[in-house]
Amino acid sequence: MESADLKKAGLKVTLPRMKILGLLEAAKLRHQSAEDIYKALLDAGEEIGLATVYRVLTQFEAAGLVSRHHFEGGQAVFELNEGEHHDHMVCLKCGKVVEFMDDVIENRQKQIAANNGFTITEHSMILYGHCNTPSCRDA
Amino acid sequence: MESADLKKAGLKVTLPRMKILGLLEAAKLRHQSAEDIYKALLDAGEEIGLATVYRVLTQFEAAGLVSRHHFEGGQAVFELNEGEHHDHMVCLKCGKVVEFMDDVIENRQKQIAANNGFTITEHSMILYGHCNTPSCRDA
DNA sequence: AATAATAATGAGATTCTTTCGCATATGATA
DNA sequence: TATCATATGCGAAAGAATCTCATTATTATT
Repeated sequence: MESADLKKAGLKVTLPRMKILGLLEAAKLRHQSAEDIYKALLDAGEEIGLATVYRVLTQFEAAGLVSRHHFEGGQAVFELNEGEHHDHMVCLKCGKVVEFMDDVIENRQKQIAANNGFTITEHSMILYGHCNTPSCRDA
Repeated sequence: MESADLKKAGLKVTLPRMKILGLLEAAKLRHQSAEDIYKALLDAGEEIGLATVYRVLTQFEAAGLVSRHHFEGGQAVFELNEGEHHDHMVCLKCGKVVEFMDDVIENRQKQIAANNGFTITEHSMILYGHCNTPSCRDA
């Protein structure tokens, strides 16, 4: 992703925006909080303010570049939008996140909504539990 | 619900707990924030502290008496646990909440989790959109 | 390339929700 | 009803996210 993507999104190409976008792409963690991103940039020697990180992420979200999720535990996490929509499964022990998508569920959701006189524009589906690695399974 | 339910839950029967439980039962709104409950009690002439409302709701949740949901927009909402598990559909225009439960989805979730080496202990599924009342549909 | 106009940034203050700490009050038990 | 553990209420505090506003950077214009 590059400056063209920002322009396309109607956003001025600024240093902070490029830095954040770059970090989201390079990220080892796909799901990071605004504070994670802020700290990672500071650690990388970049100069940036936390308010800017929040502002930029909100703009990116509005522009469809990133998604924001509210997993359990305070902070929202953000992920770069690549590929198609998906839902999440979170291990409450180790924090591992698995992404998945299931057409049966997606269709069923639309159907149920229609049956109840609703039109769905978005949804949040998060499964919580533990993954079956020995340390998480037995803890 | 009555004092016996509190005892059963291992909670001392106190005035604040009874008041909150009573209000949750009588509630016109099934999904209320801690602040809603606090204000409703104050309006009813009851004497109670906001911290107590939060504390009691958290205890009720731990005891399985209520469920806490994080719909869009700051505050968590609480609902009395009656009947079985269900998910929610929220109208972003008027705030209407519809509860639903679908075995196909529930089973599919378990199946998907298993396929990914996860054991699910809980999940959050919230569909957002708008209901088809004229004012919400056209707004 | 220099400048003007516009929008974005950073730092700190602020809001909002929720939790904490502690002195006092209440409920269960003997 | 005296005792003791627990719960309450208040204000303080924490945590997340937003806002304000002076400063700076970016884009559009010469």
